[in-house]
Amino acid sequence: MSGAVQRRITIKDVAEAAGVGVATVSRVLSGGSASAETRERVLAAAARLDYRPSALGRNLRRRRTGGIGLLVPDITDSFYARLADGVLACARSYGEPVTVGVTGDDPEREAELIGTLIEQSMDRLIAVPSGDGEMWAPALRAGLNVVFADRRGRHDVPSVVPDDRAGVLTAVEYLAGLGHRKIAYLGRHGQSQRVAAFTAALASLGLPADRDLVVHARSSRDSAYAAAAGLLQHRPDVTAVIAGGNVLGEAAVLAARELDVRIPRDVSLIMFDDVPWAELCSPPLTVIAQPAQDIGYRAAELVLRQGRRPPAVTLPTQLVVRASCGPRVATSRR
Amino acid sequence: MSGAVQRRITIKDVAEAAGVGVATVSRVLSGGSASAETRERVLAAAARLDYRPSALGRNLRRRRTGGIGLLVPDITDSFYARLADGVLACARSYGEPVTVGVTGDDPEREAELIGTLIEQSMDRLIAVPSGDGEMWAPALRAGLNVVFADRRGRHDVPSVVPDDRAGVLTAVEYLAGLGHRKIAYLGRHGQSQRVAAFTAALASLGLPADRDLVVHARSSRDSAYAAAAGLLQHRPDVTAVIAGGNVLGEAAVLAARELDVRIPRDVSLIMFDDVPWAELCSPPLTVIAQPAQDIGYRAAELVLRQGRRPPAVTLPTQLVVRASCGPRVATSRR
DNA sequence: AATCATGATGGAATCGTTTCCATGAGTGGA
DNA sequence: TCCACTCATGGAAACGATTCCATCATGATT
Repeated sequence: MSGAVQRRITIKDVAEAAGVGVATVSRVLSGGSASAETRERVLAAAARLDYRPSALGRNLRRRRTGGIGLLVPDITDSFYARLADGVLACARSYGEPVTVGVTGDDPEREAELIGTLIEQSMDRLIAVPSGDGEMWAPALRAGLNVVFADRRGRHDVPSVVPDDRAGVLTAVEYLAGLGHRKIAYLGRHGQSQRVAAFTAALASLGLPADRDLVVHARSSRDSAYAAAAGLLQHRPDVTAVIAGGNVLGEAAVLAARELDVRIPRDVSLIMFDDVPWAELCSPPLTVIAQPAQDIGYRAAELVLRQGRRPPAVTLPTQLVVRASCGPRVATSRR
Repeated sequence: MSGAVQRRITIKDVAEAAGVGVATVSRVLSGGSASAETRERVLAAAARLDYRPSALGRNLRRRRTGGIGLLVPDITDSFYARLADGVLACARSYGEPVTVGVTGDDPEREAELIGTLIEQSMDRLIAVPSGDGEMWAPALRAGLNVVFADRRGRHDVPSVVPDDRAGVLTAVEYLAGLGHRKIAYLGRHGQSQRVAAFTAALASLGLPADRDLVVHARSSRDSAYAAAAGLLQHRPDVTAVIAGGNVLGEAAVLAARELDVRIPRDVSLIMFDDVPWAELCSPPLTVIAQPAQDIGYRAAELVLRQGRRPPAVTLPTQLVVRASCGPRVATSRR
């Protein structure tokens, strides 16, 4: 290790080096009025000393902090990773740092993380809310500027979400068009929006809307697998499955393979969220693509713009047909 | 929207409510000495007012900031997402917030992000360094506590890395055992460590170490595809490819499919990094699994522990055999 | 009984910035 | 010539915490 750690350079050092007062330095650096000559002297001194204003001091004084918080259920999930990437891309263009927390879809952990963020005086927060969004009240009261992403938690918080209703409808219509009548939805807990859209879609097409046709998993891989396997095993009459996310889709493919259910011959599969491996999979998966990155980007824009915000932004999804869906064969499986 | 935004509750409010001085409140809350009765009064007041100490004030006074910075090339890449997850898991157990930046493997962007982090008075930083790590000198001089992850940038910075040498050797030996003699390495720029290990491994097994057998891509998907396609097209004599990361592996599979090169019949493929879809791929990919999450976790431990740190931690990799490698067929491809 | 040690307590300084306000210099107009 | 006005400038307060230090009460020791 080379040099000793040097004391932080403060505005006072710059003021001294430039032969002016600290107020003047502050003014020059934040674009206030100053004579051309002083401005030059200050700028030169700041550059020479490699001065960087302390965000701590600034934020303390300004009683707000730059920076935005981001809470996602699982950064390992491609969807949320892309969402986070969108947020980071937008934040970077504003020069704002982003503090990320992983909630694991656990409201308790979420509350804990919100607490940490408030302690940091974060006043802007983008979150994929877990639970029903009830515990957000204290955070909102604390003056937090919140935008929800991917899920519409409460109605008094602006949100950026994919068009679940249209996405589900497209998927159901596509499958119905292939002759499927028993279509199941394999989802995560808390996707009430989509489930509603699903049953509505079934109804509108005159398909049976059996209650057991929607299966819920928790957000872990194991739980997803169990749910998928259970569905495939106990319901030989369903000939098509809509998986409500990429880990659900992965679980469905794995479970089908394990149970010797062939896709698409025995069951057709549509997965929400287009991930790179959907094309690599065998068979390549037909998906409802979601603009994950855009969702993040738009959410960041919303939270960074101070003006009043629209209550909800809905971004379109898109059906990408590959090879995991086929016409229904006349005979039921097995 | 319901209530008005309320003023932040400060230590002064708590002191007043408890009928004591601010110093006493601070002492009680940070575990200093106080009489049982005062302690109780203070704690009660703090709880009643839902007081949260401001990290800004604390950090400003303490002249250090909690919190750790994390710089990764691409949060969308499963490997780095898992690495980040490890960091976040460890940081959470210490209650430390993590600020994430995406460098895109661009030294300039990296330097910019380091600047932002320094302004935030972050004093702890975990980074997957891009470039050769030369521009880290100013950051280190600024007293930053840095740990490198995944890549060993400079030798005066502790690092947590996978055992590339052993991983590469295992892969090469495995392929050689299947009869392959022309083995190519498809890597990213900056993987000098692995390339060295690769040529060493070839040499130790008496295999030809043609210079053209290592192909470099930039870290974008497009660049990876181009490199993979180029390799497959122009070198019909290579019968086995080692892909140095999951996006490289994905590109190789895609390119092979496009060029009608069959895996494993025409070429065998080993991919660095075990991702969930490796098993879903057709054929399922044989991989060198890397403990991405562990790397992140250990790096976070290192950067959070104040004690002196070991210069480098190396974590083992593991060969996971699936179905993308086969014996060399006598005839060359094409 | 006088002194000393101990421990609880609060006042005030400090961290690095922004911003209010007072001061002083210079300019234009009456 | 003098006044009013603008403009640059620097001192000082404030933000919210921690921590040094002095003070004071209490119990113990000689």
